Amino acid sequence: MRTVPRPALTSTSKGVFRVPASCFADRLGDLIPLSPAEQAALARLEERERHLKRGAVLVRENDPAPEMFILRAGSMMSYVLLDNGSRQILRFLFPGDMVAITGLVYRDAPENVIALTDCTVAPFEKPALSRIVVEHPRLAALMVVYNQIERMALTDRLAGLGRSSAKARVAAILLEIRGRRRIVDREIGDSFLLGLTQEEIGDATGLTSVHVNRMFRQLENEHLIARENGRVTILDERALARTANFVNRYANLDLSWLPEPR
Amino acid sequence: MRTVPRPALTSTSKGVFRVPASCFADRLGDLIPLSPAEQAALARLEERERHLKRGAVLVRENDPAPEMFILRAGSMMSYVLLDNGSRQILRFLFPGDMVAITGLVYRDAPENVIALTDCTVAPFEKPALSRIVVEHPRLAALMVVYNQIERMALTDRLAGLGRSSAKARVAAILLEIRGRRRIVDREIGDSFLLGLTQEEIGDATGLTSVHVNRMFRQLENEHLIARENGRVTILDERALARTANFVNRYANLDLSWLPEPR
DNA sequence: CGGTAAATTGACCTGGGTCAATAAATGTGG
DNA sequence: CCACATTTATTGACCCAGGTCAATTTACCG
Repeated sequence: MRTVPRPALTSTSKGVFRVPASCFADRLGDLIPLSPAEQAALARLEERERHLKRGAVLVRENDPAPEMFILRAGSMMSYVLLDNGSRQILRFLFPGDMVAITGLVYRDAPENVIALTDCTVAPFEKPALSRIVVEHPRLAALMVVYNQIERMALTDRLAGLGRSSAKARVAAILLEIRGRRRIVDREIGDSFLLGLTQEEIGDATGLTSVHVNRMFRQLENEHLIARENGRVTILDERALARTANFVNRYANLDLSWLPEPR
Repeated sequence: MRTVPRPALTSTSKGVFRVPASCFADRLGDLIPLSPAEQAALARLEERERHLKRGAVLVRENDPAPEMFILRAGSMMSYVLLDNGSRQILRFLFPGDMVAITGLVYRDAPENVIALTDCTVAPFEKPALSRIVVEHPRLAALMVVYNQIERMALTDRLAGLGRSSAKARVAAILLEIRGRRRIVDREIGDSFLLGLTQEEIGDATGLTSVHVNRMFRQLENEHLIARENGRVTILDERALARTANFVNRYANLDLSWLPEPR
């Protein structure tokens, strides 16, 4: 669904939430309008559902990885563990994201995926994707597009880890999480629920939780952000984006070359 | 071509090198045998050629990016420049690699690509790729597979930058470069031409050239590697891989789900 | 053979890590 | 709704891996 039921939010007036046939179709539909046949094909990926409690492990590194998933509700993260015992968080996942797509390629999972909140995922197998690629070339092309966008996002994080300061990295992750949540819930403005511990932010940015805390305080002292509990409010977006070296990778796309839909 | 003409190598007995119709087809062919029709389709991407001198800029960040390329000979690198003036190298490119595929998605290039040695590239346009996706679903799927492998490679580098020591990062890049060169030239053993300055290694690993130098010396003192000029010899591969936290992402693939070739 | 780029090395400095002690917040069972 | 248990957040004191600066040396190049 587009909005995760969180009491603090007022994005939907009622307690009942509309659940689209395919969260993934909604996401690709943000790039370009899909044909009914394409929507139907994607909906078939989300026919089954599985529910996970917060903290549940969906995929464990080195275990066989026969399934892939679309995240339908809640949030998750993927990470790897190094032999020195430390954790590198690779990606935070939100509704509409493909989860564990690496399963498409590797016999055993190269990363862990766990639920950050209670969530709903739709599992599917490799032949299902194969069928879509054959029957809907434009969807195949869109998946390539999606991969590329994600590759650029990874690339930005790489540049952040390699070449920017702790403050910049923390600022960047705030903008990233806000942007990601906004894709799912258009109502989100400058104030949003972070939904991550400082240790998680550290493991995503290559810092210690202690230093993440210091950077939060610094951003607060400079009036770039404000915090109350897990909620962050961006006070000076321009300044925050400047310190973060932020680039919006969902802007300036050129999809004019896509083949005809079926 | 599979082998770059470098005088020091003896991989081919004569001075004449066989140039395959499609370097990219050769690369995908390492994953799974391609049908004649598939090979022909890929060969069409490499009908034109362009030659670049060492140091030449193929793609400049923020310039319009209408073209994509297959690297046919030589080596290149892609990087971004941050406002603080520092450079993050994203990827080293070798024959058979797709170059500037981000052009498929973005109107303006998000990264720079320059030639590290004199090289040959084959330019093609977006509709060419679109045609392949429509006519050869299995090739579309293989491109998705390739994207995923590259995503894991990026991910490994991310984990390296975020969570491992300078020594581990330098060890990792040595193993990576050796592995990449070996894909192109099967004759390469434990000794290989690095082809990168210490500053470039630093910009790829998030270190300064000075510290890269110190790490080289340390690896040398511990008898993990030896060096003469630009040539590196791996003396103790197991130990090097251990300090590097190295994982071979081209192993353990599962491509049994791919659709039928055409 | 000069001239420029790259590699090396030493001396010294700092951003971010480590350790440890508290304080808040969040859950949990009753 | 309360008392206790477990995470999470915060802060201070101190340390070190890796950065900075600067001086040579070495390799490469026309």
